[in-house]
Amino acid sequence: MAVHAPGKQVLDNFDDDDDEPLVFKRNISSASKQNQVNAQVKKPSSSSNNANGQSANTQKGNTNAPSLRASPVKSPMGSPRGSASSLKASPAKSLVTNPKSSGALDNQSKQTSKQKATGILKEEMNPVKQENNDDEDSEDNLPLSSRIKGTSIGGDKGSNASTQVRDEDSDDEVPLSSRFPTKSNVGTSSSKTNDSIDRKPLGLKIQQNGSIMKNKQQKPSVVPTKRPMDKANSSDQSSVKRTKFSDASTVTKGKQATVKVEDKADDDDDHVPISQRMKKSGSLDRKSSSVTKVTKIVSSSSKKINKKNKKQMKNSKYSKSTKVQPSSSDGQKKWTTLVHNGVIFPPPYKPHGIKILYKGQPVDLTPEQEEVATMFAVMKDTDYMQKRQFLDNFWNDWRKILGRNHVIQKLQDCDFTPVYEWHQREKEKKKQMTTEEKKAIKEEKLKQEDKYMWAVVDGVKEKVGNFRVEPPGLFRGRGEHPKMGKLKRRIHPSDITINIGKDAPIPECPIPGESWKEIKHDNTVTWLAFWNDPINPKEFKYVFLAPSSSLKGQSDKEKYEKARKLKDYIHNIRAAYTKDFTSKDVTKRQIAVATYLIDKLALRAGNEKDDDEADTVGCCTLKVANVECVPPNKLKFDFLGKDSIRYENTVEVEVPVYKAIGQFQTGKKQTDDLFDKLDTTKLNAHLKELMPGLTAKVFRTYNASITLDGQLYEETEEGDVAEKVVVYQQANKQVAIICNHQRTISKSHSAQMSKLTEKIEELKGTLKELKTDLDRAKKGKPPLKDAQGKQKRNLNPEAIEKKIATTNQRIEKMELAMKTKEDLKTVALGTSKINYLDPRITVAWCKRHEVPIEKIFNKSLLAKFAWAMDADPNFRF
DNA sequence: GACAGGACTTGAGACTAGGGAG
DNA sequence: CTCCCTAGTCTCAAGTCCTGTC
Repeated sequence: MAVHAPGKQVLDNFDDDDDEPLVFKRNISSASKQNQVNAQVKKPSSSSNNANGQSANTQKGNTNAPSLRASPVKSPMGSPRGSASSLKASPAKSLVTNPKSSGALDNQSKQTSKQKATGILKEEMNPVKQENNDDEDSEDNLPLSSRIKGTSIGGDKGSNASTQVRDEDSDDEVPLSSRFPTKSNVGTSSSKTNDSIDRKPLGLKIQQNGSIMKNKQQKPSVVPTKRPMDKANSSDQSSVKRTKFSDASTVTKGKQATVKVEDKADDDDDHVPISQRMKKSGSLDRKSSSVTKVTKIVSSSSKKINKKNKKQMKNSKYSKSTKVQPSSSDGQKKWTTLVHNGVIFPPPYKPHGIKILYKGQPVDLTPEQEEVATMFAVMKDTDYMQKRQFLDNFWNDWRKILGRNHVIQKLQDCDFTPVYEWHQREKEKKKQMTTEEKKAIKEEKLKQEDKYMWAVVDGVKEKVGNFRVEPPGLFRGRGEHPKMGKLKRRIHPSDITINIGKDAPIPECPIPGESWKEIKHDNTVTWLAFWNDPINPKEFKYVFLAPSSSLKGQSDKEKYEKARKLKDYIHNIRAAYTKDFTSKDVTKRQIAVATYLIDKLALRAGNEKDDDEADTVGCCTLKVANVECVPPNKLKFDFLGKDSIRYENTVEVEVPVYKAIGQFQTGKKQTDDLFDKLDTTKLNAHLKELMPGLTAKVFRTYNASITLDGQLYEETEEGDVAEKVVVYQQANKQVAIICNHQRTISKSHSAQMSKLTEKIEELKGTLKELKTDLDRAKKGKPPLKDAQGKQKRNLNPEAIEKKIATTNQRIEKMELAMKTKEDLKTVALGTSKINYLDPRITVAWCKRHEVPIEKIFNKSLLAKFAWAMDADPNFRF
């Protein structure tokens, strides 16, 4: 896409309004997780293993789902069009400045905006080298990567998926610090400013209410608070020091998972440069490696591409385009060469011969029958056992395997205890193994799996994500899933389609006598293999590369770039939907209100669901009963969202929104769709008219990241690393709350809390004693005897005072720990860190505040975010 | 434009290793 | 040295959104 000026300028007034405290709080109360809390009641401490000895997760059930079984109502179509057109027609001409900023800031801000407006990117200000594969991009249609162009391409230390093949180990030796070369702008003021308006996301306002954890009450009090202006701006940034990124030797340059392909690698041609291999193509190709025969071999590489590109070019003006192109200009082409070894299968079932009882009598079962019985037996202490649906589904499937005339006729008459107990014993045995034994087993496993763990993509060795085929088991759907308990049958090679480079040897089928279903050579996709989900045969299970791969990194980066771009459009978008709150056209009004909710509350889009899925909703699928109007202008949301996690939140909304919701509800049944003229397709089509590539989920990323960014800028103060880390965690928590990322309260939570309380009480007792002693000491008397009646040592008042001080400190520390623990008991921080927070914000913050990145990102995240490690310290989302 | 198929991201919970407290 | 807890890792379910076809 051609350079264009973002259209955020038109609406200064709106921005001002926007600054007003429309405050929303997520209220993760214990109740908000009610559905899970109940389920938690008798969680066994034991885990379960499936019949193959592979771990099988126990699933928490959600027994408390609101009984809202609306039959999905199909939404009649309506025109999604309208409101946006005027907006897109007016791309920014003037530059927005924040009226509240200082003049200096204004200038900077203008400058920045202008630079953006002329297509000069932030990245240009960063001497950061872009990863790039962008050089393949046809700039016209590539909104994200094209913006990056112009910067030194491929200048990165091998961070791109270049043909260079590197050695992982040696990379590992490279200290992290070397990845962050000291820059000349260290400690100097950065010209970079945050366009202040953009810094006012919903998220930031949300946190305005203070610590979320104070908001644990059922009824969140909505305290409108004006967000201070961007004090963080230049001053904060001006004295930035370049952090030495400590000694994170784990992080390698640019590309974590980039490893040298060793000569002695499995593939005999691994030592041959890819280019050469390609030449000798055919010969190497399916030369044999597979003794196995394959049903079909299909090649579909990048054919759709040209058509697509032409279309794209035509649409180069964003206002028209509704398409966003992936970064590589080969259109859809994701790779050129791809070599891997296929997938590994779980071991075959080993019968244990333990008999279940039927009406008190032991029953002989065939291995196949026993396997399924064992899957069931080991789930004895899970909540699934209380669920009718689970039992029925299991019985239906097991019965098919038993056969009609089997002695077992009723599930209720079966006693699986012997198998359950056997399983417990096995687990215990495993636990009792010595460290050496465990180690040996682990190594053996590693040895077997090693060849499947890696793929070579365009000459670069990359980690494969889920190379293990899922073992058979009983389906553990979440919430009230209609299919829970069904047998998830074993997957065989004949179920699996392999995708691999044309010139790569076809992976040998690991199970003798069997063969792959199909071999494809489709370089427009990133999967290495897939099979049909046995539970829902219309769906697929894919094998992808690991998150640390450059392919994943690239798309991750694009995701964040898109979200950042939203910043430039958000004001227009907000203005547009605000205007449409009162539109005469119901469809328009619904789109406006839905967009508002998605923006303000970070709701998910809400696709239609089939009857054979759990009954959960998102924005577009909200039912009338899910939203309650609370006068004068509050909305009370209560529904089950993704994973049947309950979303419960009461928020104050703009009056027109409140009224509109009331109108949408009028004349409908509780189970009817609130937005009956809307679905995700229409909503997204509309959003694309406002910004190329915009979809509902971008708002979540945007709000999450901008919240983190703002929080970190506002809240970070001088202090030690630990204090700064707390600031980060708090910011992270805000985001988790916005996104409603919950977790079940750990089993031992209350025990841990009472332990802490006990200790605090003990310390307080000590404190009391010390105070008495102090009084006495001051009067020259000896201390009283302790609880055991022993005489304490005679101390001088100063010493006692010192003791009092340390005891006080300990108490404070413990109370803080307790508070944090309580605070975070239902909040999951990880999800947002992995999926929603632009890692460059974190990296930049770490650099600015000299916090070692390892304090924030674990090894996996460091690998996943390798692409972000060069972020400029002044990076703003 | 509806629908189905397909590909990819997001998500919670189970499992596990290892570090610190007792 | 053992136990407990936590953080990290693994697993796979459940979302989103795109594309092609009719």
